[in-house]
Amino acid sequence: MGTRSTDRGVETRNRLIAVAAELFMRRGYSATSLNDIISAAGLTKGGFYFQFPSKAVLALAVLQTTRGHSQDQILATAGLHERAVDQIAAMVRAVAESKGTMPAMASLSRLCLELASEPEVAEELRPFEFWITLTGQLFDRAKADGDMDPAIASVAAARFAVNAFVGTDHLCDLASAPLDPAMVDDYLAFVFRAVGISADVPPRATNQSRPSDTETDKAAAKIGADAIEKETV
Amino acid sequence: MGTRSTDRGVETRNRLIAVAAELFMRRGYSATSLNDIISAAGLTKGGFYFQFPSKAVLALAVLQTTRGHSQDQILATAGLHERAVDQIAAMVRAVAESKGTMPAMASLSRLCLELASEPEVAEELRPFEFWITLTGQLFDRAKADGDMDPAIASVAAARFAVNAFVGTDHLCDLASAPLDPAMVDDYLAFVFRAVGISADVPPRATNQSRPSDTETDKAAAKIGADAIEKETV
DNA sequence: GTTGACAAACCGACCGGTCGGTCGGTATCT
DNA sequence: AGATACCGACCGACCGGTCGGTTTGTCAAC
Repeated sequence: MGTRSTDRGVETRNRLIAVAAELFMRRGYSATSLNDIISAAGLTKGGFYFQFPSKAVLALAVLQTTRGHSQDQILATAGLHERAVDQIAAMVRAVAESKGTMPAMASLSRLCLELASEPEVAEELRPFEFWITLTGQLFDRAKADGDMDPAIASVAAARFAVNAFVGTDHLCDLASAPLDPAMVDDYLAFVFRAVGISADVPPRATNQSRPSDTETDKAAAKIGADAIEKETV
Repeated sequence: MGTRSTDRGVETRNRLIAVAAELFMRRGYSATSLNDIISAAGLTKGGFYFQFPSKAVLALAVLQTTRGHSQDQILATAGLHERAVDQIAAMVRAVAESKGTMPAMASLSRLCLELASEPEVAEELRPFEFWITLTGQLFDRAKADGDMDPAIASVAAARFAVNAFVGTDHLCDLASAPLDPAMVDDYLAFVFRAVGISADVPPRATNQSRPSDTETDKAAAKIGADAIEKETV
């Protein structure tokens, strides 16, 4: 894009996205008014419409930003492990943890659902295809490691695993309860058994291994090696 | 309640509920306006506000009606079978099938989420506790039948099963795809394996056994024998 | 190093439209 | 007569969005 922009400009833009993400997550898209957003961001109507052409496009930006941000970070965390089984567990836990910061799975699906009726962003709104594909590949690797029953179809299993996670997240939202680690471990145990992974669910790292920025890239490269397209919203 | 009402009255009321259920399901609560509802129901503002004190209360009525209707019918269908495992499969399939008619799991959770911010209906909005309890009891019976691994906690397993179902339903909504029987069978197979049910997923009845009204009550009584309170919205 | 010009960034009053909700009246029953 | 059921004009509030104007930052010309 040839659009120039100042530091101050992108900063307000990001602030708008962050604030909107928070509000959309808590109250939903159509229940959140533009006035809510701009006043929370300390801005005015004119300021907003300088940055975004419409409320719907802002929501789209929220979707994209969420994807990029958390996705990279989660892949990096997961990539620190060797076995695919461990990577899956790490990934799931990272997603669950990121919920405080970013809109989680359930909020994303809800937002997509509400946006579906907005004509401006009619494009394909499937934020989970990425995770399904990735999980499917991890299952393939788990089979190669001898940790998973090869008779089980990886893609169907991956779809089930993601479905179950979204549902879990969703019901937690309904109960306005956090997605606590115990429940995540339960989820992992059931999913592992469902997809024929014999290995026990690996224990949580008590000492939260924070990957440095340098090894982050390596790790991300390792887990996402086989080219999953990253650019479908 | 001491409110008298004519046949015509309750008919309009039911029509409003049915129409609202449809619209809330398709577009969401706050994205559906009262004008949408009343015009779809062939009514006017005044007519509506004679039947309901507010939009939120109508939504609550949708929730309750949905619960009552489909719940009874589904329990009846499931109750036709002997083994708990078969009942579970029948129940899941009945829920999936009822999706065309009534708001399904995903729509219900979405509606509850949107209603959470409405002060009038602040009460507890947990439409899934019923299903979790019921599924837990069925798991207990499956254990007694020797079909399920007794080492697995019934309630945790039930929670997982419901979570996974809601997630599946939700992702189908997102893809604007129906909840087709093949996917439901996949779901059943994974869940059975997850919770340690050794039995194969029973085949679908090709010949849709429609229970008569008389045996419906018997069947419902059988499956819901151990007194699950039915009245928490 | 001051100046002036121009774009980026933001302001806030304002717009037409729609929202949920109200109310005085009317038709239709028993 | 009186309750039930419905009508539809109307209300203030708020919605997403527009627009002419002001501030802020950058940079070339002098």
